[in-house]
Amino acid sequence: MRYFVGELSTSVEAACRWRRRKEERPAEIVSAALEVFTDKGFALCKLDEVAKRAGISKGTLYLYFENKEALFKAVVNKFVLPQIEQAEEKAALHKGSKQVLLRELTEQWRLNILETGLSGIPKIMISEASNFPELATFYLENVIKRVRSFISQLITQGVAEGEFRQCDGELAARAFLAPLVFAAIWEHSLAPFDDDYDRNAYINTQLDIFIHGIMKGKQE
Amino acid sequence: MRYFVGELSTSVEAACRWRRRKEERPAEIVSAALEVFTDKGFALCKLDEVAKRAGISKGTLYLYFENKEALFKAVVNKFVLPQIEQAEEKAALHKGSKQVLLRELTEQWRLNILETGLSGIPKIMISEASNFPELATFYLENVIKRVRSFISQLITQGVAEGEFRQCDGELAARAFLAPLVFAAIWEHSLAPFDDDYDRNAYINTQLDIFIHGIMKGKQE
Amino acid sequence: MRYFVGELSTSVEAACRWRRRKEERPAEIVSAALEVFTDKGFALCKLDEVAKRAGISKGTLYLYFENKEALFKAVVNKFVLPQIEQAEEKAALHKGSKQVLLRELTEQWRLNILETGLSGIPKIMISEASNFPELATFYLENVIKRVRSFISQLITQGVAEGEFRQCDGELAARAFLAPLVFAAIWEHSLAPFDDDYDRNAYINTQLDIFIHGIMKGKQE
Amino acid sequence: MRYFVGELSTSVEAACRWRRRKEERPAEIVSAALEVFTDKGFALCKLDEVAKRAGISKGTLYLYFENKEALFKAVVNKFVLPQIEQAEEKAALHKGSKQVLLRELTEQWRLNILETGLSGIPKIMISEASNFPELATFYLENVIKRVRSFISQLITQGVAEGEFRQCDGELAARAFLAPLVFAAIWEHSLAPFDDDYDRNAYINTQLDIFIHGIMKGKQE
DNA sequence: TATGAATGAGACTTCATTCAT
DNA sequence: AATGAATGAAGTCTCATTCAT
Repeated sequence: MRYFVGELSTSVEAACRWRRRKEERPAEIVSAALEVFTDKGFALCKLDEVAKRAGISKGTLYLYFENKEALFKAVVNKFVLPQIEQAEEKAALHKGSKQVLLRELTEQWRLNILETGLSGIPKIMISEASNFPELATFYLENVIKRVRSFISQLITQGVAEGEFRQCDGELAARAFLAPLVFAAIWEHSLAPFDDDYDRNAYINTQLDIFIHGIMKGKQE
Repeated sequence: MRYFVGELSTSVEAACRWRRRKEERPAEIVSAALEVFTDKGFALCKLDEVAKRAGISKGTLYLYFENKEALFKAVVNKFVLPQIEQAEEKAALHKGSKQVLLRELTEQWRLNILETGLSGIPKIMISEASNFPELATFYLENVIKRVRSFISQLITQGVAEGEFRQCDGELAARAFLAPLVFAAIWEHSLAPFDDDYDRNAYINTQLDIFIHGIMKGKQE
Repeated sequence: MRYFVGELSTSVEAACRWRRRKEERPAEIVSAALEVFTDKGFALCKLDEVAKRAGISKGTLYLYFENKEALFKAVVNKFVLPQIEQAEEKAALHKGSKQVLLRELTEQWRLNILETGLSGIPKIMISEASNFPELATFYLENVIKRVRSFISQLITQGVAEGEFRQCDGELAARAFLAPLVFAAIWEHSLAPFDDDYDRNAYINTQLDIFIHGIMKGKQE
Repeated sequence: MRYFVGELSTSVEAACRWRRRKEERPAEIVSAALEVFTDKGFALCKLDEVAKRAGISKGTLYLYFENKEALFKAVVNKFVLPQIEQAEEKAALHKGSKQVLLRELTEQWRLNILETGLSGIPKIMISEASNFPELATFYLENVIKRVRSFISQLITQGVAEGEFRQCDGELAARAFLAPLVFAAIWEHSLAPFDDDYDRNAYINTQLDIFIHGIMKGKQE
């Protein structure tokens, strides 16, 4: 798998080795680490392999990251926050039907998360949360709750505007988000073995049912 | 965390070591292992700790399980299959509204999985699938597909009987199951840090929205 | 390989299990141990396997032998001393040509040692001498020196009687014995891989050359 | 015991740890391993001790050798083949009396093998052959048969040239070599306990008797 | 800055030995 | 007397981390 996140590439551009500058290194390392953490989990991610994929030596890792845990945190921080900002922005700018907005956010998730290596992040967080309480807290507060919060508002508004049925915004937000997160997790766990799995069909179905489930009028 | 699975308890009752209990040992060990695997994941689960929790010595583990991987497989096998059989039975015996059956199955999941340590199993499988392809395949075929299959049939019947909207049974089954699995995973990852999380409220909301989402008539 | 030493058999006569009496046990165990020590060496000889071959449980071993080392010593003691006595007797009774006696002793070695599992003993002693100094000393004093001593006398007499060339008895005895011992060692090390090896042809050649080498007259 | 093999010394000269010496390491490790394997055999050779004697840490061993078995093979390969080549060369260059050549080869064995730690190699092979069939085969084919082969030719030539009695070259070669190998084995097994043992006297006697034994004419 | 050889704590696993039954 | 479940010390091997170069 190759991840293109922003303008980063984890491939080692051997041709331009000499052009590598100090500023690019951390990003390359973190991208390489994302791959390995995602594939193997925290414990089985060997720094030897991260270094190899980043095209550097193991020792060099320690010039940029204090230890394995710091690298792990960097991975989470680096890739997650920009996504949230983007989503919040989109929501803030949106006018009109909330249903449409939910569809758009779902689409964004599909494009930016599921179809890139970023879906590995939720998988790691789930797997490692109990081993990294501090990180888990950080992630919960700064990622999950933030997203949940504006989804909640959005739904509450939808209810107020008569678009959605009466319901608790927080809980409905959870119900909206859980399947999205699940899709990301699935991608990096059992999907590779699940031949029948069709990411898009699944996402569409979930979204459809959710929308049907909270819309006020009948849509048949 | 304490798990009560059937009548097993992982607490160490034996004041005296050197008690011969060939019969009970495997069950005790597997229960202890479930706890540790669930908390720590495969790699960080130390057999020392499993042994301690099972009230035996490390060496004794190897009288019953060839190695760590075998123990892991035993954990998965032991706790999962009975649950499926129970669910299949319930579905087979059920007559009448499919909606009611889905509610009952959800309730069963809540009681037997979420409120026991068994919710740890999906968490382990998600975390370790890529490291244990063989086990992943087994789990997918013998657990997930089996469940998905009868849920799919059930929904298809519901559609045929005019209870549910027109929809693809397989995909709808995925949409029904994903939030349940997600709840189990959540339980063993971020829920401990997520103070607002109310398991029952969440499950109920998801179920409600799902039912609304696939029911034919308006329920308002 | 099956060893028949005296009247012992290491095979487990399951049919007559009930007839096993306390007196027979040690012999059975020691015979089983000879096999395993010979095959695997001291360290890789697992008492589990010795017990299984002896048809008893591991615990029972400890009723008869204090520990692994004691068992090892028992093996050496049990099988070696009788052979020596037999050889000494033969030499004591012999009259006439020493050359003939050497041929007979060689033949006895071939029959009693090389063609039985007893050839394993020298192999073990060689392999384990440095790990068991006490046993090494015992073996050297009570086995090797005793044999060497009467061979030495025998050769010295041969010299005195004009049958053999002038030579040092001790050294000639070593020269006579070394190839015999070597044959035993070979049997349990590289012979199984040495397809061209023909035990009898080798022994005969060695003996021939030795006899030629110390005989006084020309034999051509 | 100290082994001087080529210019290597196993003594730890480096006062300071953390010296980078990729070049010398493998040789030092292998020399240290020769000592320990020779003393203790394969199973009782602790990598801890090898590391200590080589003046490195246990982990460093694994930078150079995949595992204990690989180290064992390296020991055998490293020390044995050069000796053979040397012997073959000597034989190839030799002109004139075969008897003299046999004496020279024996002398070379005494100097290069018996009086260095290399005599440990035959001891190890004998002790471990049955546990390392692959290595046993390698050793037999590439070491023993090679040596036996040119000794055999040499003797056959001696017979043809009328220097030696009529005899089978292969078998005579075995008869010539066995005592040499035996001497090596003895060195690392019972010789340390055998106070009367005089290596040189023994070797000379064996050689003398062998030469006498195959020479055509009478040498008295 | 970058390297990669070196380290050592710590994990899994084995097996001689013990002892309740 | 016999068993075999249980033990725990000890060994091999891994890998995050360090540091001389």
